[in-house]
Amino acid sequence: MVTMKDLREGSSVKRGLILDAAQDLFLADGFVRAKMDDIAARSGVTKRTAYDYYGDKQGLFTAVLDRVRARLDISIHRAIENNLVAVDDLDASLLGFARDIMTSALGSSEYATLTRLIAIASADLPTAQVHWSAAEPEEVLAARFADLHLRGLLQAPNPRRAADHFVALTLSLSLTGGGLRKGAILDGAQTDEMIRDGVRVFLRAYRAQPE
Amino acid sequence: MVTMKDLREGSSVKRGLILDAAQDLFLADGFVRAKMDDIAARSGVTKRTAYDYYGDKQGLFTAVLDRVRARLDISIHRAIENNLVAVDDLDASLLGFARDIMTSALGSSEYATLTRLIAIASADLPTAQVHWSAAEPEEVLAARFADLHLRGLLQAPNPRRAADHFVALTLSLSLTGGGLRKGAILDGAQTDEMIRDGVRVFLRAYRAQPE
DNA sequence: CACAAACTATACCAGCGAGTATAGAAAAGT
DNA sequence: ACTTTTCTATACTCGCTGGTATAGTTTGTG
Repeated sequence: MVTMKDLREGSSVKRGLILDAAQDLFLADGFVRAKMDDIAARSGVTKRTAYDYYGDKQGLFTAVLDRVRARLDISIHRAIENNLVAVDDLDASLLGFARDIMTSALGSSEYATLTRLIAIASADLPTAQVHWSAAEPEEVLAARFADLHLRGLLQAPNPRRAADHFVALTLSLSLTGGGLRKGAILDGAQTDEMIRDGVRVFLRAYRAQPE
Repeated sequence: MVTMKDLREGSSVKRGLILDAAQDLFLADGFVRAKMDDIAARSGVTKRTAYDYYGDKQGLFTAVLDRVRARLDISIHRAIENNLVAVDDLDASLLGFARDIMTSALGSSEYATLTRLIAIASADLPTAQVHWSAAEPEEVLAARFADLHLRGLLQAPNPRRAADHFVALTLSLSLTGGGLRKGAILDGAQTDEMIRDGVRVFLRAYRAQPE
C-alpha cells in the first residue's frame, strides 16, 4: 500500500498522458491483462515514473475510474442543461438528452466507458468502488423527472424509478445491443434507432394523460 | 491447446462436481483470480484430474459457461410453458414469467449467473463466445410476443424490440439494481417490486388499446 | 555554479500460478 | 490373476509481470 504522501506531484500533462494510456489499455485488455510496461511505454514515460505518480496498478486504475466518473458528471450536467431545462417538446428533449449522453464529444461516450470500466472492476478487483462526488447519474435525472412531474408533463410519481426505466430503455440497451451479448455491436444508426424506440416506449408509459 | 481427443471421458458425476466448484469460484473471484488448485480442492479431486477432464483453465470456464447457458435455456422454456402459452390475464402472465426467471429453482437464477459469467469473460478473456444452441432468450420471448400481437393482446409490431424492452425493464434492472453499481444489491422484496414496476410500465406502453 | 528534484534507462528480483512429471494406489474390466 | 484405465499425492518447472534498485541525465532555480 502506498499512501498519498508518497506520490509525486508532477506535471498535470504527464498525469494526463499516463491516464490516457492506462485507460486505453484497461479498456482493451481488462485490468489483469493490461501490463504496466505497456502503459508506461504508450504514455511515453518510464515505468518508474508511472509508479511515482500513481503508486501501484490499482491506484492507477482507480484514478482512471475517477477521471471518467468526473467527466461523466460534467457530460450529464451539460446534457441536462441543453435538453431538460426549458422543455416544451417532451419527445425531442428526451431524445436529445439520450443522444447527447451516448455521443458526448466526438469520441465514445463517458457513459459507455464507465460502464465497461465498472464491469472490469467487478470482475477483477471486487474491492474497488466508484464514489460519486455529488449524486449518481440516475439521481440527477430523477430530479429532472420530478420537476417534469410537477409541471404536469410527466406522470412519474416515483421519479427515481422512472429514471431507472429511462436509462434501461435507452442507454443500457444501446450499450448491450439487447440480449446477453458482451460487446457493443451497434453502429451509429442502430444506436439511434434503439434510443428512439426507447424514448417512444418510455413516453407511452410515462407521459401525463390530458384529462 | 488441447484437442477434444486428449480429454478423458470420466464419470459424469465427477464432471459435475468439478463444474460446480469451478462455477462457484469463477463467480466469486473472476477468471484470473480463481485458482485451479482451489477448484480442484473444492471439487474433491486432484488438479491433475481436473486437467484430464477439461484440458486447461479456459476449457473449464467455457464448460461452465455452456452448462449455465443450457440450464437457462431450459428455465426459459419452462417459464414460457408455465406463463405464456394460454394467456388470459396479461399482467399476471408477464409478472409470473419474470418472477420465474429471476428465481428459478431455489438457488439464484441462471439468468443472473450467466450475466455475471459473461461479464467476467468480457473482462478477462475477450475471445470466449457464448453460442446458443437454438435461439438466444430474447428471440424466443420475441416469438411469444409476436403471437400475443397477432392475438390482439399486445401492440408489438416489432416483437424483438419489445422483448428487449421487457427484459431491460424487469430482469436487467433487477440485476443491476438500477444505476451504475456493480453488485446485485436488491433483496427479494426489492427485486419483486422492481419487476412489478417494470411489467406495469411495459404494459402501459405495449398493451393493445381497445378500439 | 551548485544543488535538488524529476526523469530515463536498464537490469533485476520475487511471487504467483498454470500446467507437468513421476510414482504409485485403487478400480475396473477381461 | 493380470492388465489397463482412472485417480491420488506431491513435487516440480517455468514464464510472466508487478514492483524495485541502481546509476546516470536532464531540468529548473536560487
